[in-house]
Order: sequence, then structure tokens, then C-alpha cells
Amino acid sequence: MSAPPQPPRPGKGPRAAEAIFDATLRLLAERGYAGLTVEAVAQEAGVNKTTIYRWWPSKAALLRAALLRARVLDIDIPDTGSLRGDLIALTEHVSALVTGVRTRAVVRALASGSGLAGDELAALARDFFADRFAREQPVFARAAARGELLPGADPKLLLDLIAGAVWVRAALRNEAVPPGFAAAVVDAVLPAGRT
Amino acid sequence: MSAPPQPPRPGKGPRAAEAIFDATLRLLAERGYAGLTVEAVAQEAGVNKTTIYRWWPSKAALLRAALLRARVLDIDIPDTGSLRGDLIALTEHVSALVTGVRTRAVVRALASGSGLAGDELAALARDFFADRFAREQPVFARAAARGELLPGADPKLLLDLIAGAVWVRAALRNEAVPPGFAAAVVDAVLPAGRT
Amino acid sequence: MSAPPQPPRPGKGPRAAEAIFDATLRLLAERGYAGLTVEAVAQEAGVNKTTIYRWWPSKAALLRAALLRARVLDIDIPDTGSLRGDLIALTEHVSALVTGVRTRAVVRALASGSGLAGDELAALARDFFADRFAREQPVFARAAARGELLPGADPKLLLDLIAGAVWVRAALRNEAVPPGFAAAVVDAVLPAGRT
Amino acid sequence: MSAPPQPPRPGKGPRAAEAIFDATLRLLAERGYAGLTVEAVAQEAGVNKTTIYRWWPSKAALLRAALLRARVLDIDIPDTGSLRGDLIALTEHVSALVTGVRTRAVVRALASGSGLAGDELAALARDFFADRFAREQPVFARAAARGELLPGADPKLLLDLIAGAVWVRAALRNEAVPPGFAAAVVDAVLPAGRT
DNA sequence: TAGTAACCGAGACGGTACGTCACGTCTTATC
DNA sequence: GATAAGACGTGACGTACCGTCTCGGTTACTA
Repeated sequence: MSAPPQPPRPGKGPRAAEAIFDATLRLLAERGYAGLTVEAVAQEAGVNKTTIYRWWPSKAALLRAALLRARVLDIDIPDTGSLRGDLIALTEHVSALVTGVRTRAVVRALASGSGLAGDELAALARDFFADRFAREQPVFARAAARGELLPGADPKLLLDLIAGAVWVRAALRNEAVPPGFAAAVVDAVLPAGRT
Repeated sequence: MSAPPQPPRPGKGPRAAEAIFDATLRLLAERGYAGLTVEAVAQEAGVNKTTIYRWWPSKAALLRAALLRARVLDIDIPDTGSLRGDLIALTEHVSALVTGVRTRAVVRALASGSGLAGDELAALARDFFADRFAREQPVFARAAARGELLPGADPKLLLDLIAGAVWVRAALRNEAVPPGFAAAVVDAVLPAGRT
Repeated sequence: MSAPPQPPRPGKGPRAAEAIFDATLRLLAERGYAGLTVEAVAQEAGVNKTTIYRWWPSKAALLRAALLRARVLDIDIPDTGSLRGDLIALTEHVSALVTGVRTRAVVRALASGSGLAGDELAALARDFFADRFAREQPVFARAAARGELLPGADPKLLLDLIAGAVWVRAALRNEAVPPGFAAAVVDAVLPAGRT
Repeated sequence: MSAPPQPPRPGKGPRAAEAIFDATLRLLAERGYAGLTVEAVAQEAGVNKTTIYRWWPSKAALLRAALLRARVLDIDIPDTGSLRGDLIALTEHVSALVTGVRTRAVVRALASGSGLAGDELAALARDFFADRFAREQPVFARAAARGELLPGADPKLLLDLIAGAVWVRAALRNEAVPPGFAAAVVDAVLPAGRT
């Protein structure tokens, strides 16, 4: 009689989608991307393997869907009142992503795209970064409005420098990110951007 | 009295080591790390699979040995007479590594270490970056001698910013690295380092 | 209303079970037990190796199933009207098994059970002989009914003597079993059993 | 200068022949014929694998040599003063061979000859039984001299019956050989041979 | 409320690659 | 001259997942 209260599955994906995504991300965190298997996901999710293959053609596609759904990589855009404060907050968020137990495997998986044409993870990474960059625009818009931003500054370059430094330190060098690293990074690049 | 007839293999690794390493790197470039199989390497190298397993316990160990031997990732430390020139040269080298056909798969494989303990590739990446940083020291020593370097500057941070920006742009965003990017990157971080 | 369409595989074993069993027994006959390989069976049966391992955990288990299914070792219990005639028929059947091209390898394989605990072939041999002995009982029941059997005679011993003589001659001495051997064997043991 | 005091190796076989044979027989007893490996023998004997292959071309040949040298299968020909007593002694010896911990694996290995042409173990079995039969002749010669033996009796058949019964009981049925079995066997076949 | 379409579980399968074991051969010292 | 040392090709082992297929049953929307 009553309309169904916001049916959780509006026709997209299997009924057990949530369980599948959960299992996917948990196993990814536990075993890394290479150790993630569809069979294990199916078993953990209490679902038949065919069900997964009915909906996603590959491990990468499944992971992509899981990441999109689960919003593990979402960000809150900071608004601290100053460009420097905002950038430090962003940096710390990137740092948390790259080092966090739940997310570090995810984030490394994104980077393992082989560079071969047609790699789904590479596409996901591209989309993720584009989306993220779009969301970060307000930070720079506000800074410009406050007159904090040099006219010729390149926000994308600033962000790449910031995120890249954290990435290299944590993911490639495999070193701990010391407290104060975010501030140091931001202060290193701000002269190029700030009035 | 007579010198030994210069045995080509001084006791380390199989006779066909060169062929194996060649095949490993070629297949890695062609198919990416996930598509790299020991069986294919063996076949390409004209060697039996067991011979490979006799010497390296895993795909990662084999790749590690291949990279160390093949010096694919070596750098020439530039000496252009100015810090800016040296850093631009380094940046362009990083950029070539990350985008070059022969090396981009290698370099991405390094980053796919799962972050799990005991990952051989992660160890390799760590070693590689440590070694590379050591080799780059003269650039900063010379800059300091020339009085180009601010006293409190952090060379490691500068290098992480530079390499990270290239990495994010090419490997994560999967965008082309435009001409002039190296110079832009260096100019963005130099105010933090240069007198 | 209609009977189900008589599915050929009532739930036990792979679809190609017959082909697998055929290949198993043929290769066993050709190459002996030691030369029998699962891979060759799979190839001959036009089946993937994994399919065989899905159903039988070892070569011995596979062979066991093949023997049970194929009824290679079955006997027709003779009824010639006299104990002597029946025993000669049984002896000749044993002789045929031990020397026949199709069966001699099978029968030797049964005997190669290592005597180690848990040997599957040893278990199969045990079962086979127990079953066979049970089936031979009517011969002695009829002989007793005819008054041909001494009260204290031990049928099992008689059968062991008979089968053993054939076995030693054919399988261990590797000599031909001459015509008349069956009669000679039976006549040698009958005084111990017959009135 | 002094003649070596009975050199243990008169030019035939490697220096460590004894150790090799020991290891061979011990491993055969422990693991059965199928589980016997040349590599394990070499290791146990403290000898290089190539040394074994220099002297014996195959596992079967090695085993053959070990059995011949080690006299595991030797018999003492009994002389109890009566045919029945001698035959019972022989039967008990066969029984000990087939069931003894040290020898049962050996004796089963002999029977696992595939019946294929060129099987070395089959040849060994043939030789062993021929030799053994020759050695047992005195028992029958003495019985004949005592007038115990029927003129037309076939000693070979008698022995095959006896040995076969023990073999079937112990090796094929995998049953224990009860005490008194030897006497029962002999009494079952003696009417056919004894006056 | 019945029909129907989408979805799902169960199970089997061919296939690729894994990493391991033992075989038997070979070459190059060494004793 | 016999051995030791050690690398090698070869073949088979048994396992893990891959991605696909068929079949029969179950939801759940819809007519």
C-alpha cells in the first residue's frame, strides 16, 4: 500500500551490491590489489561468483564500482579562511589517504594501472583526479577573491606539487610522513602562488 | 699464471641471465606487471621455467634483479652550472622515465607495492629512491658552493615536490607532460630553495 | 507424468566420466601404473586436467573409480556340476586376468600397494578380493550340497592356493601359464578339500 | 707396497656402495617403491646424485643391485628330516619376507613390474625366483631319497602353491597371516606330493 | 493475482599460470 | 680415474583463479 521507502537498489547492480562492495574493499585492504580475487569476494559476500560476473566484467570494473559507491576517496573541501590553511588541510587529507590502513591499498591500486591502453583502473584514476580537481576549485576561487592568489598562478600545478610530494614520500619512498610535513610542503610551493 | 679465460658468469645467476632479464623487461613493457608471467619470460628467453625458479623465488624478485642488472633506471647527474638548470634536467629525466615506452611500466610496477609487509617491490622502490637521492646530492653541494642555496633549504623536499608533480601528472592523471612543464615545476619550487 | 529423460549422469562424476575411465585403463594397459599420468589421461579423454582433479584427488583414486566402473575385474561364477570343474574354471579366469593384455597391468597395479598405511590401491585390492571371495561362495555351497566337500575344508585357503599359484607363475616368475596348468593346480589342492 | 687387506671394492661399484645400498633399502622400506627417489638416496648416502647415475642407469637397476648385494632375500634351506617340516619352514620364511617390516616393500616392488617388455624389476623377480627354486631343489632331492615324494610330483607346482597362498593372503588380501597358516598350507598340498 | 521478466545459486567446465619435485644429462673442477 | 659440485632441460605434479556456460528456482514488478 505504502510506497516502498526509497528502495535501495533502483535497478542497478545486484541485490547484494553492498555486501559485494564491502567485501571487495576489505579484501583489497587486506591483501592488496594483486591478492584480490573475485572468488574470495563472492565467498565473503555470500554470493555466487556468477552474480559478480553478471554485473562487472573484470576485477578492475568491480573495484571501480566499489570505489565509486563507497565514497572511500571523498574529500571535504576545507575552508579555513586562508589559502595556506586550506592547502595544508588538503595536504593532510592526501596524506591520510595514502597512509591510512583502509585506503592505502586502494590508492596504490589506482596507480598500478599499467599504462596499457584500455586499462580500467587508469581510467578510474584519471576520473578521480579530474573530479577531485574540480571540487578543489573553490579553494582557489576564494583565495582569488581574497586577493591571495597571484594572477598567473597555476592551481593544478600547485596541487600536483603538493599531492606528488606526499605520494613520493609515503608511497614510493615508503617513509613515514612526519608531522609538519604538510605545512612544509605548502610553504615550499606557496611563494609561487601567493601574492 | 695465465689469467682465467674471463668467465662471463662469475658465479651469480644462471648462464642465460642476460636473456632472462631482457625478456623480463620487454614483457613488462609490453604487458604490464600484472601481465608479466614467469612462463612467458622463460619461453622468450629460451630457458626452462625451473631455471628461473632456481634463482629467483618470485616474479617480484626476478623483476628486481632485472632492474638492478639492466640499469634501466640509471641517471646521469647533470651539471649545467646553475641549480635551476640542474633541476630542470633532473625533472626532464624523471619525466622521460615515467612516460618512456620502455620504462613507464617498470616505474608503475614499483609503485604497485601493496604496502603489505614484506613486499619485494616496495623494498626495491625504497632502495631505488634512496640510491637516487644519494646520487643527486652533488647537485645541491655544487649549488651551495655557488651560494645558490638557501641555508635552511631541504633538498629532499625539493626533489619530492619535483618528482611528485611529474608523477602525479603523468602516472596518476594520465595526462601528457607538456613542454615547459619541467621548467614550470622547478620555478614553482625554487623560491623555496634558492637565494 | 512422463519419466524424466533418463539423464545419463545421475549426479556422480564428470560428464566425460566414461571417456576418462576408458583412457585411464587404456593407458594403464599400455604403460603400466608408474607410466600412467593424469595429464595423459586428460588429453586422451579430451578433458582438462583440472576436471579430473575436481573429482579424484590422486592417480590411485582415479584408477580405483575406473576399475569399479568398468567392471574389468568381474567374474562369472561357473556352475559346471562338479567342484573340480568349477575350480578349474575359476583358475582359468584368474589366469586370464593375470596374463590378458587388457588386465595384466591392472592386476599388477593392485599388488603394488606399498603396504604403507593409507594406500588407496591396497584398499581397493582388499575390497576386490573380499568381494570376489563372497561371490565364489556358491561354488562351495553347491559342492557341499553335492557332498563333494570335506567337512573341515577351508574354501578360502583353497582359493588362495589356486589363485596364488597362478599369480606366482605368471606375475612373479613371469613364465607362461601352460595349458593344463589350471587342472594341475586344482588337482593338487583338491585332495585337501574333496571327499 | 703392501697388498691392501682385502679391498672392499674390487673395481666394481662406487666407493660408497654400501652406504648407497643401505640408503636405498631403508628408503624403500620407509616410503615404498614409488616414493623411493634417487635424490633422496644420494642425500642419505652422503653421495652426489651423479655418482649413482654413473653406476646404475635407473632406479630399478639400483634397487636390483642393492637387493643382490644386501642379501635381504636370501634363504637358508631347511633340513628338518621330513618333507613336511622342510616345506613348513620354507613357508614360514616366505611369510616372514612378505610381512616383515624391512622386506615387505621390497617384495611388493618386485611384483609391480608392469609386464611391459624390458622391465628391470620383472627380470629381477624372474631371476630371484629361478635362483630360489634352484636352491630349494635339495629339499626335494632329500625327500625323494627318503622315499617321501611321489614319482610324478611337480616340485615347482608345490612351491608355487605354497608361496602363492602366502602371497595372496598377505600381499593381496592384506590380511594377517595367522599362526598355523604355514602348516595348513603345506598340509593342503602335501597329499599331492607325498607318498 | 497471475504472469512474466529479471535475477540468482549451484555446479561444471576449459583454460592459464602457478610453484614444486624428481628425473636424467652435462660440464667443470678436485681429490 | 673416480667424485663432487652444480647448472640445466624436461615432464608431471597438484593448486588457484580465471571467465563461461547451463539449468532450475526465486523474486518482484506489472498487467
